[in-house]
Amino acid sequence: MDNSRCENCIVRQFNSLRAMNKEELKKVSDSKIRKSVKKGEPLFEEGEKLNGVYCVRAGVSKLSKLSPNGKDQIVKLATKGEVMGQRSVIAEEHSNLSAVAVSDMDVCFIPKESITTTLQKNPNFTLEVLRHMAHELKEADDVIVNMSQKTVKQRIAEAFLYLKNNFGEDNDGFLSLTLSREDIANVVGTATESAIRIISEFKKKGLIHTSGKKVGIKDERKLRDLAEGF
Amino acid sequence: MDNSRCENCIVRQFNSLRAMNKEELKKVSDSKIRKSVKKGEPLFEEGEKLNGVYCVRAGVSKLSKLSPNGKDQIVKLATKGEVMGQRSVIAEEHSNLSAVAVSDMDVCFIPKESITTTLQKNPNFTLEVLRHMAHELKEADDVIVNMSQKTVKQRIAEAFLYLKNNFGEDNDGFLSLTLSREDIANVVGTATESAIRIISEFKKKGLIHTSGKKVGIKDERKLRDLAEGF
DNA sequence: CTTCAAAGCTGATAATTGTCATAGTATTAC
DNA sequence: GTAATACTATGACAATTATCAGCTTTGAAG
Repeated sequence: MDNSRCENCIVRQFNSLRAMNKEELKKVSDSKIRKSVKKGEPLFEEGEKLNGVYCVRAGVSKLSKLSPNGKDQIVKLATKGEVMGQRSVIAEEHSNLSAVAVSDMDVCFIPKESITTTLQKNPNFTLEVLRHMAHELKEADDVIVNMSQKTVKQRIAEAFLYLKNNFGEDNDGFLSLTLSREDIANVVGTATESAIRIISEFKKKGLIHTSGKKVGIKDERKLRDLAEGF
Repeated sequence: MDNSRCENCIVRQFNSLRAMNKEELKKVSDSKIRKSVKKGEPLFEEGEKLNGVYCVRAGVSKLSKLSPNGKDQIVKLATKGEVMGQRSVIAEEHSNLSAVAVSDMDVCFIPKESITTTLQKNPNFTLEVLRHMAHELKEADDVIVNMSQKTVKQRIAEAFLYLKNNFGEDNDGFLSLTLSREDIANVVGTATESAIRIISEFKKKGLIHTSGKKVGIKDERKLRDLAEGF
């Protein structure tokens, strides 16, 4: 089984590319470029003109935006099956976000031509992308509400639950995706020191356990209650 | 000129409906229902199943979401030319937001059938809607960053500038769209008292002038500097 | 293995923001 | 016109969060 062909790529099942027909997929496959990106390396920068999208085969990337005060706000974490840069290519705008790998990644770069021509010719594909974007917009609305209405403590509790639900745990009960304290702070929009302090507090209270940077969830119930504001 | 026909409706120029062809537009026009909504009245509620979208002919609606702590977060203000409820209809989900008129409104309710069939048959329309949603997603990202990284003071300054740019001023130099202090607080995600306090401070500093609920911008430059963090 | 830089941690303190209480001011309904 | 009600306003205080400084641990490079 040749998994370097998009037609056979299992990742495709998770994203809008599944609505492409054989021909279209062949074109994508022939023009795509596989890349591996090491942890910490950028995929693209805010303000950059994207000539295509990145389909994530493995690993995780943070999508962030620099705020005027100089801090990075992580808006989204993209993982296996997700397509990054779609929004910019569709709107024909420069990227509003930067993408940096938070773990070693394996991605396919797909030149925008094969995307844009399919968007014009295959209504099923367009509709599929549209549905996906509608879903993302809803999630963004939820994030807005959480960011504006919840305390930092609640947001951090929620972040850990999110990491567990979306990336799972390893055999020792630690979250599979390990973020630096700074990244955690940038996800919830707070100072690194504040994040560290709260993580220590969670540990003292027995909600989580840690080992170096690694964090494991010990009492999911209490963590959830906390996130909901009880 | 019969402006009760969508074909002749000037509002259409501002939204995705312009990508519909004559037939499709006729169908929309024949099935639409014009409604007027008084200030304070709801158009739809969070969690409600929407059977169509609302096209705004006049007036302004707030789109908000209840947070677990019982406060309403205003996520967006929709005005002339905008289509509300699109996201839910496309994703075939219940609405994630409530819509309430903040000024007297004149809207057209368009049953979802004429939208969904066009989405399946007219790729231009789908692409147009997709582009629009891509743009909305970018704006949502910006809001996330502002909410997480800016102080309440900066967010309120920004809100006033936003109101001026999007809704303009009346002859006496007041913002055309008058929001209650509570609504302003719910836009920037803070307590009503905090919002009031900061508005008083802006007034003392000569950045704005007020008369009852009405607010006018006096020193746009300083307000902008403040919003950017200087 | 040692060294150096980066990341993690903690305390002290200041700034920001929320909450509660109270009073004045509009607005609306009768 | 008056009473009831909602909105605006301000003070006092508490809670949350940021900032700065210093210290410890970790991990990578040589």
